[in-house]
Amino acid sequence: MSKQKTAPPSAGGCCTPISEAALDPARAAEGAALFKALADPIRLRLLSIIAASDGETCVCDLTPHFEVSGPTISHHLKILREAALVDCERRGTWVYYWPVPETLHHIASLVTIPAKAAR
Amino acid sequence: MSKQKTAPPSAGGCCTPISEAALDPARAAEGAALFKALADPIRLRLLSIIAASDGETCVCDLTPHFEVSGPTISHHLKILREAALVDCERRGTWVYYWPVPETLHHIASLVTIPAKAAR
DNA sequence: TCGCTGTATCGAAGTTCATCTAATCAACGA
DNA sequence: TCGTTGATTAGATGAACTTCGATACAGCGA
Repeated sequence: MSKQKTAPPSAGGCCTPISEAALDPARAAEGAALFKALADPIRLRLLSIIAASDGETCVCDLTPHFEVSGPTISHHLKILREAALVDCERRGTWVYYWPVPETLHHIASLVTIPAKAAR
Repeated sequence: MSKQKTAPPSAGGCCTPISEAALDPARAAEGAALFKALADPIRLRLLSIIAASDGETCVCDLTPHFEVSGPTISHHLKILREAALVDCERRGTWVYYWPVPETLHHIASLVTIPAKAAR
């Protein structure tokens, strides 16, 4: 699980805001993929529940919040995982998820507007 | 043009980060719509060119950056407009676009992680 | 070992999205 | 008024996405 592709697209050395310099196509595709992972209400709520919890969250605590089937939740968690927005680990019967702050920070810094108002 | 629906979904009074408290379904839908507007490489580059420019950008300066048809650019600009990420105005023959900082700030504050590391 | 519970994967059905061409609208100048 | 140029709208098409039920897999306890 956490052994999947987990490397943040380019997180870590965070990244020029889109309002600072025009994005080249490669970075735009990378950023768009990140936004696409958040472009679904269920995924956004999943991430928000996971990120708002203390440390980590069991899938069994996630499912009851939603009115869709288990496989659907699992599918959305996979998309969040592949975007490196969350990571997970199986412990016994249950699987636990936690947020990846680097990726969240990467997104935030993309849309952050440097103090320039009228530069 | 700028007479369209332009009201930011809930920008202005910015907004609890998803990592602070779990999003309710309504706010999640609202946020997801915003992320969806950015979930395309062309739209992300359009916004980035518009936001990186001084003040405003003419459509005729946008089109040459892309290899898709004019109507496609126009379609993507409409989506950015409806998400209140940009606004526009016709001046004579040309149409000019500029970014809406409030909405960008709203997105950034959604994914911002308050200094808490391990809260 | 067998059966049960929790989670993930697979394949299919319906819906949404990105893109194109053709047509329309707006402003300008002859 | 007419033709030209810049931009948007309308309609059609193929690709991608969301969701489901069925199935498979992992771990636990009897």
